[in-house]
Amino acid sequence: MNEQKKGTRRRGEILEDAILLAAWEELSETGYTNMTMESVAMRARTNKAVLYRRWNNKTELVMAALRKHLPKIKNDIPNTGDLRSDLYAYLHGLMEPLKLIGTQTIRGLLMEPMVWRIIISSMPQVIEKRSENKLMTGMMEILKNAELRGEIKLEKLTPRIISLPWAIIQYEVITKLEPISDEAIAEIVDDIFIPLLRATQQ
Amino acid sequence: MNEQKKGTRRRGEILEDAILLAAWEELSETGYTNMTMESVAMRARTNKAVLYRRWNNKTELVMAALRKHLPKIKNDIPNTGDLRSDLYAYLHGLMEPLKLIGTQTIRGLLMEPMVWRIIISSMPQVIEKRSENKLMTGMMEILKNAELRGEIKLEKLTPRIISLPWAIIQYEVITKLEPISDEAIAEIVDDIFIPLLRATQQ
Amino acid sequence: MNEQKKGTRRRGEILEDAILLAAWEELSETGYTNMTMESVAMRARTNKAVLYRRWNNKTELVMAALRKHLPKIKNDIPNTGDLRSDLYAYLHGLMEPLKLIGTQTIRGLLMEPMVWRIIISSMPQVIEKRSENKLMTGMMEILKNAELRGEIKLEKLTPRIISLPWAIIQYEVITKLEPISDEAIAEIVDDIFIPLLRATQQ
Amino acid sequence: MNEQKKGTRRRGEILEDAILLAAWEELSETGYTNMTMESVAMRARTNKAVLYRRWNNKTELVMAALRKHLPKIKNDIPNTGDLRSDLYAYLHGLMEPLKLIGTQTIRGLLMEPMVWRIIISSMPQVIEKRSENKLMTGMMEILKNAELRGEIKLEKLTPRIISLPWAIIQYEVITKLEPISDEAIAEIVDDIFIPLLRATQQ
DNA sequence: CCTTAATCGAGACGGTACGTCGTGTCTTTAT
DNA sequence: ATAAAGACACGACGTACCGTCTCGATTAAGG
Repeated sequence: MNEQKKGTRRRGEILEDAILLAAWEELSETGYTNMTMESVAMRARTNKAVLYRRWNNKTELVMAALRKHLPKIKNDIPNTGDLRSDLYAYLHGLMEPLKLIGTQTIRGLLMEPMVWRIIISSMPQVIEKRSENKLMTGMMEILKNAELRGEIKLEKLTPRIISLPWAIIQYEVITKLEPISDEAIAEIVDDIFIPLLRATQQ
Repeated sequence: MNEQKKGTRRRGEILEDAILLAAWEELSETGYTNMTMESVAMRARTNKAVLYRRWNNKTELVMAALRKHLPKIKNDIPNTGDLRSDLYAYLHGLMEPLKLIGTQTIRGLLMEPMVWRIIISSMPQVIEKRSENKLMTGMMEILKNAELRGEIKLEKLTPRIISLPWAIIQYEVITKLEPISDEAIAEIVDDIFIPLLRATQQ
Repeated sequence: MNEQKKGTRRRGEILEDAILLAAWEELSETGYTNMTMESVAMRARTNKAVLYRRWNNKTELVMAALRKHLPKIKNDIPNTGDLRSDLYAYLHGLMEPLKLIGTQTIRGLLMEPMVWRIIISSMPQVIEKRSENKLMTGMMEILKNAELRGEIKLEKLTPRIISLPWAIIQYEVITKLEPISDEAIAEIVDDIFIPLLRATQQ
Repeated sequence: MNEQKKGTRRRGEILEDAILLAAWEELSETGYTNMTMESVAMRARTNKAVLYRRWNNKTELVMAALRKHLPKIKNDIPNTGDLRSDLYAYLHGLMEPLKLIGTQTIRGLLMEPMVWRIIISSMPQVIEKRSENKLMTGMMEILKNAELRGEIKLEKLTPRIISLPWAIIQYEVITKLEPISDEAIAEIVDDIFIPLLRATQQ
């Protein structure tokens, strides 16, 4: 399919892209364990040494592939002028990538728990490599905007409350092995998070 | 340390227990990847063939070892006559096993994501092999008792709300790689779950 | 095929015979290497411990099986009143067992050189366990009879000459992996051995 | 003893030679059964995978090692101008390799009958893989030379007669497990083969 | 007829070697 | 200088077979 002129030798970014694509495909199709460095190299029509020159080990390669091909989370924080709408938009934005890659692939990836951590840690808006300070910057911004509009008082909110929507989502994705539905997001926002915010404000 | 009379050959359950103990120790000390079938066999003073007669592969052995030695969750559902006290007792009970095995071991285990799923799926009161019907029977009972006392109305509670405490706990354990503190449980109960219940009742 | 009443338990010689038969069959069908103690035990509808109670190891079992089932060499030394006839009869007698078991089985056995020695050493008339003194007693008797008749003088014959026919036969069986033909025997006797005897007598 | 610069990685023929030498040494010292792939790999300071990349199994490795290190039979056919001298020289040449490796090693090798066939089939001058046409080319040449000198008439000799010396030698080596003596060769030539040739010529 | 010692049947156990496979390193040749 | 090709070092996996041991069931033999 990917006919390559013999004699033309790929290098640099072109080669790297081919490798990451191959890794992503292997990962989606066969899962973390069955994906071998050899299989990736073959699929990319290159060899292992080339992979190891770029990434120190299998994990790093997988992380790179996921980072490149896991559909990106929208970086723009919604600001609609209404907390509820912002939350809806933000959480939908978080789920969009998972919806794009489909239930099948999610299961292929998540069945191998090795990938969880990689995926989780590659949602930079939410968790940034365990550095808890920078946690939840996306959600924070939304809440700050809401405070500016007088909807809530931020000081009353603990980190644990702020991260609640994401905790629920992560729990459900892990449990059900599929992207969560719009109704679920609606319930999380309308029946859990906002009521909790209201209760906290008093 | 475990002097064994030579000439007496262990079999059946006794041998199996020795193996599972050895596996659990290896697992705790060196982690999933470094634990080899050979090392387990040697520690149990037996040989690989005996392991493979009982479990088809490393994963199955690890699962068995975890199931046996992961400290068990208390099966008795607290019933103190007060919802808040019940929740405290129940959630503390959930955390107790993790506290017993210690942060070091938790990290050893959880750093190897292969083990996550096994651990998570071996907390039977909470998640029973993804069969969502039986989900949260422990929490359910507590809430039913509270309803009988007139503290809450159960009908207003969705499954998602009922599983909320566990979702938070799981999220935090995964994120922080240690058993969560008593203060955290207090906050989950007093600042999140009970306020949410109250808010839901109206 | 070998229906056995359940509840009747074989022992002693009956059981032993069944085992040796099973071993012989396994040996003929699958060869020395592929024959396992387990397979023999199963075919004899018994178990390994019973085998090891009788024979110390696989080799001994095989030797016993071969000794029992390798068709026996005729023990009677021909005495026709004529050296040439005696030799014909004697050598034919040596080959008869090999002819009986057939080329196919010979190859099955001889392809596994482990069995050579066993077979060779189980032709007691000719070679008795390497004890060279007793070597060639059969041939010796024939030659002695010939001497009594005045056909030859025994004193001129060295052991090497006396064992010559058998050396040739062994060489050819090993080389060709089949019982040697009647023509071969004729040539050995008429074109080699008797001319050599004659030449030696002068 | 075999100091190897670390950092220089052996490959190809050099490595292969080291392996075959290690195999030969293991074989001579400990015999076929006790020689393990692991022990050979260790002695050659490499690992099993390298062995299995070259030879499919233990047998093939042993064959290769024997073929390489079993002292070679002299390829030059003696031509002294005298049949008897030629025969002496030729048969002595055949035995020389066996003498070189010594009785001890011969027994070590031959006690393991697996090795017989390998050894026998690696005496190419004499038996070439059972292809009977090419049989005995060495002996044939000697006899042809003798015919040219008018010592014998080749047409009267059957293949069985021509291979007689080798048959006797093989028989005795197998039986006695040691290289045969010079006296034995003398007897084979002077008391058996030449008299037989003479007898055949008339 | 009943007890007892020996053997059988069944299968687990201890030990060792085999052959495979995957990761990560290194060498050689070609571009 | 880097790509391509592939061998090498290391070490774990899972399998197979030998020979030993355990335990309960059965049977021959003796009191």
